[in-house]
Order: sequence, then structure tokens, then C-alpha cells
Amino acid sequence: MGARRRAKRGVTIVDVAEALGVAPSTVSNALHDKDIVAPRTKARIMAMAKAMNYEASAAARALVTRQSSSVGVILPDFANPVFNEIISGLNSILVPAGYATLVASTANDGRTCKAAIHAFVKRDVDAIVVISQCLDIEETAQLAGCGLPVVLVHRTPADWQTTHAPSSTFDYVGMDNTGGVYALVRHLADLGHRRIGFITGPKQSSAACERTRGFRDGVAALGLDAAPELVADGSYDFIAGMRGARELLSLPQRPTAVIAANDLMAFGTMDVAQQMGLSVPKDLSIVGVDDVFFSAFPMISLTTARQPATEIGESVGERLLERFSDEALSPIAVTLPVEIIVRHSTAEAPSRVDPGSPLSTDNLEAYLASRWKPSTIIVA
Amino acid sequence: MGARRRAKRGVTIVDVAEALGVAPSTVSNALHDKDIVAPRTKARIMAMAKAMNYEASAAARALVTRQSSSVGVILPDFANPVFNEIISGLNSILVPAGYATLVASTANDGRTCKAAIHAFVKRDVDAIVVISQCLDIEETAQLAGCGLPVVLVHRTPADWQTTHAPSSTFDYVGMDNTGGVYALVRHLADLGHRRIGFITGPKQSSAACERTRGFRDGVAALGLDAAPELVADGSYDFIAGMRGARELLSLPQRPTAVIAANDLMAFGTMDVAQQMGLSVPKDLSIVGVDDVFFSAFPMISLTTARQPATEIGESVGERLLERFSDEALSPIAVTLPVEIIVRHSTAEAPSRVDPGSPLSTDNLEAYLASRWKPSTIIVA
DNA sequence: TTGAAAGCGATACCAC
DNA sequence: GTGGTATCGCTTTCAA
Repeated sequence: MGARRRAKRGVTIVDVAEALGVAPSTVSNALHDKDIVAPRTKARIMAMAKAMNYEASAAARALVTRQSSSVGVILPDFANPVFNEIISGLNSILVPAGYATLVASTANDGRTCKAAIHAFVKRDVDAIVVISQCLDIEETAQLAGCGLPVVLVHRTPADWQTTHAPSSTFDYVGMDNTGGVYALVRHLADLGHRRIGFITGPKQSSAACERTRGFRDGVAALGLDAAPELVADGSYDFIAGMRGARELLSLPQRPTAVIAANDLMAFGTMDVAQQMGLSVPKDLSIVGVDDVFFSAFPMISLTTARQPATEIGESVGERLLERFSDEALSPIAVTLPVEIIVRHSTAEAPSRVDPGSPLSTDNLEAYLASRWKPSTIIVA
Repeated sequence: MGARRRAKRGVTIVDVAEALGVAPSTVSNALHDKDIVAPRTKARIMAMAKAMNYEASAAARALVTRQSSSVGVILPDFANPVFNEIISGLNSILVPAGYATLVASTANDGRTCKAAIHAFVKRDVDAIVVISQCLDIEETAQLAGCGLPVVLVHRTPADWQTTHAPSSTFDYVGMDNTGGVYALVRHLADLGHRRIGFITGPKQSSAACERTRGFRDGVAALGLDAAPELVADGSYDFIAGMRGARELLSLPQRPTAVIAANDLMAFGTMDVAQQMGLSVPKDLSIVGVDDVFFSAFPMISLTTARQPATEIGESVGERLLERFSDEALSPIAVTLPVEIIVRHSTAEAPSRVDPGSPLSTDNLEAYLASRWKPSTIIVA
């Protein structure tokens, strides 16, 4: 039935103390390098501890200090590689400092998310990092109520605050979405594009809104065509990109460039362009935001604004370390700069705008879905 | 300096006991649903615990039971999305059972890997899952020495054993690499291909060797062209795919189909084919193994043998749960079946074999590297 | 069936 | 500086 008792027994602090004829408390102090211990004693203890291969028990320490030296990370889903990069950056800071990372996915579901927070709190994590679009009032309250340091990634506390909590002491780490897209607009304007389309991310995401704002700001500042039909609603996935692209490219006077709020939608746009017989970048320039792994592929070679994912993770890690050593810190917001990576999906605006061949399919949704389906699955 | 003491104080088991006027041990027993407790008492305790919002302290429990209800996962790197899928599957089993997952990356480095194992053991993880190509003798010994259940993913214990450890009690979970590639060969043979090229994975990986064997077995069994020059050495990355493809497609009599040992190399092959003016799948069929996210993209639409990553994770989780309830279990090896996903990168063999235009570049390496480089990086 | 008490291993406080 | 010892919250004998 129940799990068998583990036989393993390690060397305890008492063992070390007895071996040396000193008190456990002295050993503890020495191991923590407290100045109160005499240098000679400290040296003896250190040596003996090493010789006996002493390892402090994380559980015992956690019980008394109420700190587990671990932080919980909540992701919306495991599928998006960009979260890995963030965790990688986070770990690069936290692991050397003796912390471990617990990960959980919300699967974009409130209940799962709440359960994850719950599980983390129960395990006495020292902090919670949230990279999730789907926290609601309840989860926010739960998070605020547990009294732990919380860092929000890609979601501004302001957004959070106005949407949900009356006041929040959460830290924020994100990227310069507005500036990134603005720079993208300028890049295209420099290439002579005057009529640029934009496919937005989901409206509930503050980061997506910032990207849209960067577009509008750029268009206004550079005096480009600001026709409202040049902004299409999207939602960060490939299909949304296809849908948005189809809308924009079917316009009576189609844009000569399209900015998608993320790379995935830019890929969708590429696909539609190709189907309409538009060659990229000769007939149409396409750019995205994020710089996912595949954007660098020669066959894709997408111009994009790079999300500094690793740096975001590192920044979160550093901030956490700060908070651990000084709990009184007031919340901060870190906005990391982005780089524009110019590849081969952008070029000078065409002198003559070829409308392209209209998409033949009537039932777009079914058509889009069918483009994903393999024709056969053979069970080997 | 040091971390401030956390003020938080939760409801303890003693609190619940006092509120009811019973003994802590009875509460403990009731909460564990032990039959020894009278049904009425049990009900009262359960109710009160819920009412008081009681949460067991993981640390206290871990201290006495020597089990932390957590498992450590070691990945080679955080970049590969397939590992996420595995973790996702693992969590879907482990989290409902009350376990948490700790992740660490070896960054393909022995020292980091050792440190990760060490950190896990110190934290009393109940098991370690290793998804890593880079464990060496030392790490293996370390792993075997800590007396914890260990599950190897994508690396057979046999391989492990002959290469490193004299004996191993590790479980293994992987996929049917041989059968998958065999099925791929048959699929191509059914389409009329007789001369098929293969780009291998890294030779030190047992999984890669199995894939190569699947190819050779298929070619032999189906009586296809078994010329040795049809097998090119690769290493699982895009550049290796390009290199291998260039080698195979420059053959005096080029193959009409190429199987790459993974999808990334298949993408590299697509890229080279395109540059040589070969149209896929009309002139050349291309297949991979893994079915990464991008393989499903309409613009790629790669025929491939799907790696059952989620299922692998689930299988690992289930196995772990089994071992937790019965430590005496002898090690097992689970090989999960693969599916062949037929998309649009494969078609009937061409009746006439167009050699394609030879790649113009002399210095292939420099050329390959340059294909990746963005022309400009603009710091916004 | 329930209760009392002894740890688990480390920390922290207070004497000495 | 160092040594005793209570304590963290839970599980687990062993008695009643």
C-alpha cells in the first residue's frame, strides 16, 4: 500500500558535533560562517564536516526557518519554448545561489492555476513567479494573500491592478513592447513602406496592448497611413495570423508590409501570402515579435523584435535574490530593451502593388483547419 | 544580510486537535484516512480541518517521513521544446498525486549535471528522471549510489550499462525508434522510392543508433538500394541536416527521398533542396522523426514519425508512482509505439530524376553559418 | 479506538 | 566563544 520507509540515513549535525566534542549549535554556526565562532574551531568543524561528508537536511532546515530555498514558477502552458528560455535564465541565477525551481502549468485554466499556487504555498516556496495570462480576481487575491514575494512576467502590475486587485505589491519584469514595435514600424518606413498592416495579440494581455500602441505611435509619428482597417484583431496563434493576414491582404488597397504582434502570427501571414502568390519580401514585407527559434531558420528568415527571454529570467532571478535579503523592498518594474533582428522577410516597398490572387476558399475556418491536418496517420 | 524571518504561521495539526479536544495523533490518522479511526471521529476531524483551512507542512512531513513528494528532472538543455512535452506529461500524472517537479538543466556539462543531482539528493527528492545524453561514469555512479528510483528517458539501460555502469537498476522509457524509421522506409517504398538517403543522429546516442538500424533493416527487408553512400553522418541539428543533405543530393545518382533522423535535420534538407531548385515533394520526398511543433506548419508540412513525448512523460510518471508504492519492483523498459504522420513532404517517386542545380558555394561551412546570420541588428 | 510522548535534524535563544 | 535546550509540525510507536 503506502510507500515503504526510506532506509537512507545521512550524517547529521549532531554526528559532526559529537565527533569533535563540540555542541551542535557551534557546528551550525560554523557552517553558516558566523563570526561568533573562533577561527580555529570553525576550521576544525569545516574540515570534519567535509570529511564526514555532511549534508544539511533541506527538510529540517525548512521546518525551522520556514524557508525552502525554492521558488515556484507558473506558466500558462508547457508548449511555448519561450518560457523555457525564461526558466533557463532564472535558473542560471537561482541555482548557484542554492535555490531550486518548481514548475507548474496552468494549462490556461483557473482551477489548475489555483491548485498550483496552493501546492507551492504548501511547499513553502520562498517566492512565486507568474508567467500567465489567465490569472483572475480569485487567484490574484490568493497570491497577494499568501504574503510571498511575487514577480509578474509580461504583465504589468498596473494592468493587474486596474483589472483585478485594488493594490498590489508585485514586482514586474517585461520587455519594451511599445518601443520594439515602434522600431519595427520605423524600419519598414525606412524601406519606403507607407501602408502597413498590423495584426494584434489578445486584447486582455497588457503586453499585446503595448505592442498595438507601439504600432499606432509609430504610424502617427512617422506620418504613415493610419486607416483603421489596417489593424486586424488576432490572438497570438498561427491560425489567427492567417485570418488576420487574409483580412489585410484582401483589402482593396492592400498594405505593402504586415507587422504581426508575434512570430507565430507572422508565420501565418507568410503562409497566406504564399498562397496568394505574393512573394516575400519582394511583394510583401512581413515582421513579427519574439524571435522564436524558427524565425532564424533560413527558410523562414523572419525580421522580428527579439524578446529578451533569457535576460528576463535572469532579471527575475536577481530581483528575487534582492528581495530575499531585504523583504522591505518596494515593488519595482523592470522593462528590458528589445533588439530588431533584420532578416530576409523585409525589403524595400514595391513600386507597384500587385494585389495577389484572392484566396479561393469560401469557408475559411474549415480551410485553415484542413491545412493543419495530416492526410494520413499510420500507426507503425 | 541574511533573509528576514518569515512571519507567516499556518494552522497546525495541534490547533485542529485542540479545537476538537482530541490528540494530534488521532488527527494525523484521520487525515490519512486510516481505518483505525472511528468513522464519526474521522468525519468530525475532516470537517474541522477543512473549516480551519488546515494545510500540512511539507517540510515537517518530509523531515519525519524522509520523503519530499517531489521528483527531480534533469534535462540536457532548456531549449528543446520536446522536453517540455515530456515534463507536461509527467506533471499530468505526478501533480494530481501530490508530487511536485524540480527541473534542472545540465547545459550538456558534466559538472553542472553532477551539481544538479547533488542538489536534488540534498532536497530529498523521491526519484530522479534523466533525459540527458551527457551522463558519464561519474554521474552514473553518483546516481546509482544515492539509492533513489531513477528513470532514464531515451537512453536504454543496456546502452548505459555497456558504456558505463557494470550493473544498473534504472528504469527506461523511450520510443520505438527502430520501428518508426522502418515504417517511414516502408511508406516511401510504397510510394515507389527505391533509392533513399538517410542522415543519422549522433552516434553516441542509443536512440539515434536505433533509428539508423530501422533504416538499414527497412532497406534490407524491402530490397531497396543499400549503397553505403546513402547514409550520411549527422548530429541532430539543422546545420548537420544541410550538410548531410548536400552530401546526399550531390551524389552522381541522387536519392529520390531523404530520411533525416530528426525533424530539425529534415528542415535543413528542405532548405538545401530548395536552394538546389528541387521541389518538395515533386522532385524529392523528405521525412523526419519527432514531429516537432513546426513540422505541422502548412508551409513546412513535414511527413514524420511522431515522438510520443507526452505519453513518455505520462509513462514515466506512472512508473514512478508504482515504484513509490512498491520499492522492490525490478527495473523495466517501456518502449512506446510511434505513429507516422503523413503530410505534404512526401509523394510518389519521380519518373525521371532531375539532379538539381549544384550548390554554388565552395566554402560550405561559412555559407551555412551566413544563412543563419541576420543582416542587421538594430538596438531599438 | 484514542491519547501521550518520543523523535526527525537543524536553528536560535540564553546561559555560562 | 561555546554549550545546553526548546522548538519547528508532523508521524509513529506504545499504553491505556
